[in-house]
Amino acid sequence: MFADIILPIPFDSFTYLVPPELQARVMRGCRVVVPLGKNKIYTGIVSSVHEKAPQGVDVKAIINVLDEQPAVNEQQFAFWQWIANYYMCPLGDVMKAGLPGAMKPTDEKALKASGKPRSPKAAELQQFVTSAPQPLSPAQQTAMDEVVHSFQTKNITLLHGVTSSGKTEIYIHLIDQYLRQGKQVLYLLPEIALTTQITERLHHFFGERMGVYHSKFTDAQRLAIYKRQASNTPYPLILGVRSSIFLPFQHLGLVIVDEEHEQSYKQQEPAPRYHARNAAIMLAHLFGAKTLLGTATPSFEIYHWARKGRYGYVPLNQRFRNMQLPTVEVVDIKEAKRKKLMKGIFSPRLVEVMRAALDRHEQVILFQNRRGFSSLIECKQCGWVPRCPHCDVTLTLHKKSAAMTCHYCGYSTRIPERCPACEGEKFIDIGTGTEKIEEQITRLFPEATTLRMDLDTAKTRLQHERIIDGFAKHQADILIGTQMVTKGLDFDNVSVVGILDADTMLNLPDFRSYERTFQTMSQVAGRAGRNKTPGLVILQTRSADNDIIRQITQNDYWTMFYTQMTERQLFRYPPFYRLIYVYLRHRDDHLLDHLSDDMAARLRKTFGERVLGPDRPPVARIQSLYIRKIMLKIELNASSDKVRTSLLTIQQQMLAMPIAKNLNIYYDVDPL
DNA sequence: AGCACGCCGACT
DNA sequence: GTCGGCGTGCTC
Repeated sequence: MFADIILPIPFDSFTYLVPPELQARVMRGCRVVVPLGKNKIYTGIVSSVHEKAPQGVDVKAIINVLDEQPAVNEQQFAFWQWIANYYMCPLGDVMKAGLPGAMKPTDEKALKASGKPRSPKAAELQQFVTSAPQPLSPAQQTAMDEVVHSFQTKNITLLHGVTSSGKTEIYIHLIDQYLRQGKQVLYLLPEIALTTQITERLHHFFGERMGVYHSKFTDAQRLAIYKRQASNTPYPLILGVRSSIFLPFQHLGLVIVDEEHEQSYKQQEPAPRYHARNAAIMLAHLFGAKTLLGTATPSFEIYHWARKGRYGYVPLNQRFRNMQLPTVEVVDIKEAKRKKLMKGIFSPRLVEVMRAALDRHEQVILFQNRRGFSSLIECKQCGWVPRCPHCDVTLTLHKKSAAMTCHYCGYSTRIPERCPACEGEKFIDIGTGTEKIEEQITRLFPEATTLRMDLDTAKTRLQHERIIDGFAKHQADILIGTQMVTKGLDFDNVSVVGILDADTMLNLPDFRSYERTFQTMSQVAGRAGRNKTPGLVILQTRSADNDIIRQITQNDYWTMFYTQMTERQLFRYPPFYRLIYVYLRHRDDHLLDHLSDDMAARLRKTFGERVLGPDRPPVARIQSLYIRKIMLKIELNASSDKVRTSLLTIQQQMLAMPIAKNLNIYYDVDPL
């Protein structure tokens, strides 16, 4: 008797012998302990039990069985297989993403620990008292009714509600309905948006019925939730991030994907490079459950299908308590620069508006989508620029830590005293990051207190929460931040938002840059004037006459969508076509040139004009591996099975060549 | 992914 | 003379 075992390594499965004494206990879905290689021990999942002996390999035997009942259910298997197929990665990679660390221990100690789940959060949860949801406003009630109505004919519905329209209230009512029917609900949020604010709000209504699943939780905490979901008394409601789609569900009735447009739903690294929103739709489908997608700025993919009628569509245009949307004022910094009126990155108008707000004891948020002090430093004498020794990028200056850092691999080095090329002692810094803005603020507004929120200051969940709490309690007047400040935070006292440089985002070489700029700018703008004070957004740009800037100021999503979609169709981009990126990595740049050309040629034999490249990606070397990218634009009606089979066949041909033995090939399906 | 095996520099 | 650097090959 043999069993195919999925192991947390990048392969589909390995076949092991089932010793007679374990035959009764080895079942599909159970965890088993197996030897691998010379002297490693892994925990794996039984995917099938059969009698086909594998050929040409020494079969090893299963050491032990850890579960009496399957730890992975049939829906999970189906879901794992879908992810592995669709995103073109081995099942082992899916298993690694799908099981909490403590479910797959590799040593004896961990094996014992995995038997004792603990829930340190349980005591904390007690203090929340379950209470009845607040009544909805007429506009919210209408939207709620429309969602319910839409679900009668559609499995997927888009709730398109402006910022502060009270989407969460609607979610709460909807969740309540499903829980009453004995159904489970999964409420997905982007990592960064899962703050105590939202957790407490939901605990208030659902108390002990809600489990929270966050990637910053310890292995033990995540294991506890996993085990609970697999038990007879699972949480009816899970509030979680991307990876919570892998929890075992039993009678899932509804999935809510809040901030549907958020890019962070797509896992970039490592494999599986899945999109949690799209995967959640598939998960819901497997259960016959409904999916509600909520956002103020829909992704083109979702909005397109909502308009086509494949998904239901419910708009919600009224802000809660009829608050006004903020006014967006465009400031042309090209002009101000020419007249030498800029104070660093600040235009006179922004300084004026900030000063007035600070005088009224109101708060300000400044948005700059670049961390560090400057994007690079340059020798004043010879133009030498420090670069990462492992990646093909310049190092970013971080003044406070006196370091220059690679934002790709984390390499860090001290600022040189002298230029290694010409011995020059003077460096100039180019570009502005959040750190430099903070420095300029202390000069412009010495009396104001600041907080900075970016990857450097908010590395941990705790740091992140401290900054948010601190700012909410008005411990600082000005919050300076990257993308992080855009993620659904509610601050009552913010009257001014400054977007310091809209151009960097706009000019990125990416077919989605307009869509993204619109989304990000609208989300930042939505942070202004959320309570009593009407908000003012100052948008600084050098392309004040650009259409997209006008669309942002007028909050004109439709025109932005319509004009962009024309281009998307013309140039064969999503949502009209599916993209697959084929990545090739190798130590040797020249050999990689040859191999990527070879692979592209083979791909063209099958896919013809649908193949573009190979190209060097913007960052052409990461951690000493050179990279090439081949792009495939596939028609929506093409069979994804056939596409995958063709790709994998060509991959096998490539890797069979002796010259390609150290070539690494992987895929990014529906890349962002 | 890890981890063992294998061939070249600075050291008890 | 060896300890150990990380390049590369394999895992049922």
